[in-house]
Amino acid sequence: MKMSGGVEWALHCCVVLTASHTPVPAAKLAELHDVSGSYLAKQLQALARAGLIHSVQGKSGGYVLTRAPASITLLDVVRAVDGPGPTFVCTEIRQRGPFATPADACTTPCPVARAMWAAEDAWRQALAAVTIADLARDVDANSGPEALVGIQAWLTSGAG
Amino acid sequence: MKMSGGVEWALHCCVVLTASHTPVPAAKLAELHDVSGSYLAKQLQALARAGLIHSVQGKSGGYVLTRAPASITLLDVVRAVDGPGPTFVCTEIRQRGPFATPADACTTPCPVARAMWAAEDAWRQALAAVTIADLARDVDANSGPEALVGIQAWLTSGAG
DNA sequence: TATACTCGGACACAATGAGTCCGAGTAGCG
DNA sequence: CGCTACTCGGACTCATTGTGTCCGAGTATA
Repeated sequence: MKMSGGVEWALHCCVVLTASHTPVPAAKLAELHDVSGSYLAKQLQALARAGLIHSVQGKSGGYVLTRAPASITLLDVVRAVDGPGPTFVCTEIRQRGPFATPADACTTPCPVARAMWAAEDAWRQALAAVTIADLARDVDANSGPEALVGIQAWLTSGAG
Repeated sequence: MKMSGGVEWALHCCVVLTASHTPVPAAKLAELHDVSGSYLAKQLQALARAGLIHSVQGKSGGYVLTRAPASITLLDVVRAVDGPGPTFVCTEIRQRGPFATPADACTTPCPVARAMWAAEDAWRQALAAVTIADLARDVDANSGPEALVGIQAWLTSGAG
């Protein structure tokens, strides 16, 4: 089980978008992170479909965060990029084979699935407890405040 | 991100193996669950490599649990079948691009990765808190005690 | 000793992720 | 007002991993 690598890109992009209130083109985000612009576009489109970022077309278009960074959780981003479905899928094995439990006895989920889903819930809860604003603050503390300021200037300017 | 379906099979097999102290062949486990025997063998081999079950060759061979069911956690099974690696992999995006943070400033992990790994730890902790014995008890409570007894008789007998 | 039954790893196929490309649409500029 | 240049959006192709299958090596039994 490996998470889509696009999640990492999307999270970093959200953090960067924190620094700019004007639309930032996908190409610029790609150059900033030195990744494939064509592929990053796909992740940004997923974020846009989920309503986390808003797309602006036209000459000075790009992407902007729709909500305040403090109200966007990591879970939102993960669900948008990696899909909302559960990682563990129960195929109802118990209803198959010579000792299959009858369907009318399956009112509650399979104990195996229940345990797996409980663990997933813990994971999601941990993701929901962290927001993009938290990440931005941490990055700020790690890289120094001047970093984000420089990035902001580079994003808004026409430099490439 | 979807978890390997083999995890579900492996978990159910571990629960079933709780009911038998004599080796159970993979073919029998496959028939019991009505799944592909050839593919189930792969999962059982993974469990054997991880030391969770012991393989006995020869005419009346099969698989047996190596430890007590109460000392085998769901995390053990998931790690054995689905791989021990982290689901989120950090590609150190921060060290790339025009605003790359210098390597000597990267003594601590990237804040993004830190948050994702913290969530994974919560997931693993929840998995480690549940044992095969717990699952067996829950299955017993759901399907009634007579179910496991019947399965045990069927496993040890030569019926097919 | 011969045999039948077991596991174990090596071999194909399918689905999903990774990456690329070009067309539709819109804001700015002459 | 029309043109241009720039943007996003979805459709397409390739690589990797999961899914499924097969046959050979090895051993307890009769």
